Amino acid sequence: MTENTVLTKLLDLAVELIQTRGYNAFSYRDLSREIGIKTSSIHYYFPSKEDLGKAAMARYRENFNQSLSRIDSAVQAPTEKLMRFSELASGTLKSCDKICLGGMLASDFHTMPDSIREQVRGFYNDNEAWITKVLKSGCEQAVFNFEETPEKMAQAIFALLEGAIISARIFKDESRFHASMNSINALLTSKP
Amino acid sequence: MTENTVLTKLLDLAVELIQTRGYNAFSYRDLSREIGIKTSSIHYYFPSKEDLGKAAMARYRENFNQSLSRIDSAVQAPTEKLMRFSELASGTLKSCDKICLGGMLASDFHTMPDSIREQVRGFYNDNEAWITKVLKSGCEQAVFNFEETPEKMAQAIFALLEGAIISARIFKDESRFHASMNSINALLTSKP
DNA sequence: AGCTACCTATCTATGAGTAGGTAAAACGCG
DNA sequence: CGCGTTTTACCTACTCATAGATAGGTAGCT
Repeated sequence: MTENTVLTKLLDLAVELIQTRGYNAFSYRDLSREIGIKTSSIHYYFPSKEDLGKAAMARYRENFNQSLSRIDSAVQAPTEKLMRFSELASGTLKSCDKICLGGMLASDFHTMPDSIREQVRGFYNDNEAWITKVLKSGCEQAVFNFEETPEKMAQAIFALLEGAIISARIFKDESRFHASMNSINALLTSKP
Repeated sequence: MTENTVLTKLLDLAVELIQTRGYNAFSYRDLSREIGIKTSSIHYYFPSKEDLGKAAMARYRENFNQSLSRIDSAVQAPTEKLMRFSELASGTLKSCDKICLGGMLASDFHTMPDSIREQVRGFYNDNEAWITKVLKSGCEQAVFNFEETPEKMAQAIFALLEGAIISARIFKDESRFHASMNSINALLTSKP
């Protein structure tokens, strides 16, 4: 089952806190209060905040990649895959108090150590690569038709998703996210 | 000309610092160092950080609205207007170390007082309203053709822009931004 | 005289991080 | 098996830096 060690509890909570408040607005104290161990004990698991941040992004990234694999084995049609992807993204919103961890850390980018930055870029790369793959197969099957390269189009789609999650949160309006999703379909069948 | 009072210097620097580092990762001390007055003196101009944050977002918003007006009087064609808008947005990137202030504060949303939140939402509303207006006139002139409502489409475009700025920064690659721009055109002529 | 635009000095809270201690579980070995 | 040694998983008690904010002072202009 899901391991419920203190370590994973710390990591899960860290992920959640960063998603809601950002890297610079959460502290070992916040974790301490919630988990019920002292801040010094958290340093036992994560010597520095950098370690924690890196592990949190790595975990999130890993989970995301697993979800992408599950989509791959669950459905085959490219359109369906993209729909599942957007559902996955909308799931991170969760009652409009969290945004994507990748998007959050991308915003905090200039205040973060290199090891975390690499994880963030890796997360972007993972997702864009997956979308690119889907787009390519969609083009081969002639269900998609667009002018840009699949790579560039994947970047645009992912940027749209990240931006839409952020705007959905500030307006407490999930429909903002779903509306953006619909326009993706338009994006992908644009050529005359 | 541009007023160069201490107040405006503070405000300009605050805007820049928030754009690069975020609301929770900049301090009165940073301003103090750069401007050359003590932190306590900054409280003379902005009693609380909330006041400063609110004023910074308000100033940025105002400047942006002025730029939008300038676009309106400079060019008439909807396609041209959108192109200018995207150039405006790309201008905020500036050597890939800053993102849009609105996008940054939208990420920091959950850690901010209400008065700033209102400004952020206002900024989003201003921009989306302007884009909506352009889209509508583009539809009337039959240069645009899409299925979604202009309002929803404007939301998507603005989300795409915000997301693209963020991703351009983390990869230090402005072309990421411009690529996303190109896909907007595709978005707007999608109907068969 | 009073306002403007600063200053010094200080407060309280919080940040990450370290030093060093300890009870209990796990481990190695004769 | 049992005894000593590590290791694990915490703790208390601190450090030092920084945060935003306040009190009260002052030089100079109006």
